[in-house]
Amino acid sequence: MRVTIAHVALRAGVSKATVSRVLNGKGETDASTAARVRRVVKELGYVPSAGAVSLAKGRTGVVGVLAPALTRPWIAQVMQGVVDAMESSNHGLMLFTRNRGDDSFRRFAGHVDANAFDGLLVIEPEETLPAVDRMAAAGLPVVLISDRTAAARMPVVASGNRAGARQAAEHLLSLGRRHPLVLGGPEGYDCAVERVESFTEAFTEAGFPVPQQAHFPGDYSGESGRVAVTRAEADGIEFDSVFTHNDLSASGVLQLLAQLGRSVPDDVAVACFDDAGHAPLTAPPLTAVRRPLRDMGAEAARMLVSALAGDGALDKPVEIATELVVRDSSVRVG
Amino acid sequence: MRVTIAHVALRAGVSKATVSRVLNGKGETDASTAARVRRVVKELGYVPSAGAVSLAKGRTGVVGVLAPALTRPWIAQVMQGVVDAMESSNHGLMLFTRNRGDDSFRRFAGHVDANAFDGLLVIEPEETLPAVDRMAAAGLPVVLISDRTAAARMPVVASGNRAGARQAAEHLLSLGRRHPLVLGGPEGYDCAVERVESFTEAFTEAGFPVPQQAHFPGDYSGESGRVAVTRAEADGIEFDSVFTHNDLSASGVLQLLAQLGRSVPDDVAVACFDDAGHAPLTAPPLTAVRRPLRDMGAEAARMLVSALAGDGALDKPVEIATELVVRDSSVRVG
DNA sequence: GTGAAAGCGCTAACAC
DNA sequence: GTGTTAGCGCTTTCAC
Repeated sequence: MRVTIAHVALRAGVSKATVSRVLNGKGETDASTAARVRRVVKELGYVPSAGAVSLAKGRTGVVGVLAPALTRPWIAQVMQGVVDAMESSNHGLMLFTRNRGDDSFRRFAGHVDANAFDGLLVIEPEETLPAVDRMAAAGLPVVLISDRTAAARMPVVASGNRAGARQAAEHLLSLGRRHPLVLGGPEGYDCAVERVESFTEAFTEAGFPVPQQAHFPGDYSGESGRVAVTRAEADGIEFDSVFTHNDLSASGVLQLLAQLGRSVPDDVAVACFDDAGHAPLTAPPLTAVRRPLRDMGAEAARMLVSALAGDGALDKPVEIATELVVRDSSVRVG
Repeated sequence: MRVTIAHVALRAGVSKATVSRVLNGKGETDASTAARVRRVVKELGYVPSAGAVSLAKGRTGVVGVLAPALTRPWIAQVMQGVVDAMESSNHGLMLFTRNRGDDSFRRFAGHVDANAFDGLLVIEPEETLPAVDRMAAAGLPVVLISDRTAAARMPVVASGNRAGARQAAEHLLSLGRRHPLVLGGPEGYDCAVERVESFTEAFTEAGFPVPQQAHFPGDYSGESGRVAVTRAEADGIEFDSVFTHNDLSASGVLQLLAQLGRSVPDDVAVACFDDAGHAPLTAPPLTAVRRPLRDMGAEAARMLVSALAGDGALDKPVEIATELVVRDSSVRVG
């Protein structure tokens, strides 16, 4: 049988209300009564029932997180930051993914309707943005973690696409590279567009505009990296460097360059975004514009928690700076 | 204002009890009444409050998951399997990690005491096994996902360490490899011990025992892979293959072999466990004993859910077979 | 087949 | 400062 507040009250010789006051620090309580209650609480090992508390308070103490999927390394990084921050604030964390598309989202929406949590964190909403927006409009506190500007009417945490891409470009330029291959992102991904724009802008400013045929489509996969290099070679395009949007596609690039016998970094320098996992583990290790993923997750979590606590006014977008991590794929540092 | 069961009852001209019956399919209800109730439910967009339901039923409809951390790729894979399965059963999923050690676990234990969820999934409990065991003994349904046999008195889902290691060994033997370097795992990790035993056993049976000096300590990190190869070279140990416990350490091995100018797979064949993420993305891609991580997570989740539903008797350990995925790091297949 | 009433375990007014 | 009394929104006997 579960220990309830009634047991504690009985044993401490006070009412349930007093126990509640002591535990929640609400209202004045006599010091000795409080001490006695606390002793009994400890003796009995009493812990308030989360369900009962949330029903009575109208708040669950739980935060929901909606992520596209967990298997992409960058998302796992963000999630860990979120989890750590939530833990610190003693909130529970209900996890949802959109791994199975619409059905996933419907199930998730059901939990929203059931008031299963007090606030929501969304990692890259993508096509669910309108629906999420509606939830926010309906009164659910929401914080977005997204590098896509379309973000809209909700508070959002991002890293700097433009600044980061420029870091990569300037690094390559400083190494004397003049002919980069540039991988794009999937159709409609603002983040990739911004990066490509900023990257090429820097090259143009330096007097080395990137020709159209040096641009290749990408989808963040290793395969898209392989395909881009294969096509560039087949098309006879000369290049001395490659810029991609994540560790994965850059890995694909390295694989193919190795296969073609082109030396990295002597012949071709490779740089990418993210640094979300295996960038240090490729051969050679990848130079990367590190997105502060853990920090982004943690910051978003803190914003949401403080919004729940009523410390409103968090609507200014937060941008956490990227950092260029130079490794052997662009210049020998080992 | 939230729509409650009372609103539905009023509007449908029935009592709250009847609405509840219709929604939960308990007890007989007149077909036309049921239809009317359902119509009103839809009209009003009524969704029962998760908190109220769980307080009344004594069950939360939520399952807890305790993972070491999310950033290790294999764990993210398991988690995705768990999430997908939980979604199918319409359970909520509260996520906890032990990322920050004892403090993390204490916070987690608080949620257990607060009855925040009905059942628990634990991924590699490691040093928390005794504490988890106590929770199980106290009546919390628990399912473990672990390749470490110490598992104990709880239902557990595992993949085959011994069978998997043998697959790798026999593959290398079939390629004519006779002198493997073998990386171990951290002190006290049964899974690594079992794999190493089974791997060397296979070589011994084939008439090629692995000498003591070909064994190196490991900790699943890329660095440990680099160190092992470096030391083997320095010690003048001859080897024609390397076996490691995951993609990461194998990546380290590949990095250093590349640096030493040793060709993979011609000179050295590399094989590893896990296949949890970037094995296909290394240069060359890694041959790996694939652990069925997603499936393990999903199966454990299903076991827990059916235990919660009262379909007891799931105490036999479940082992899901590994599968050897041959890629270019052992023999050219590309 | 359906309604009334009594909880589930807690918090929050409102008295005293 | 502390107790009493209502709820929070459901489910579940127990009558009818």
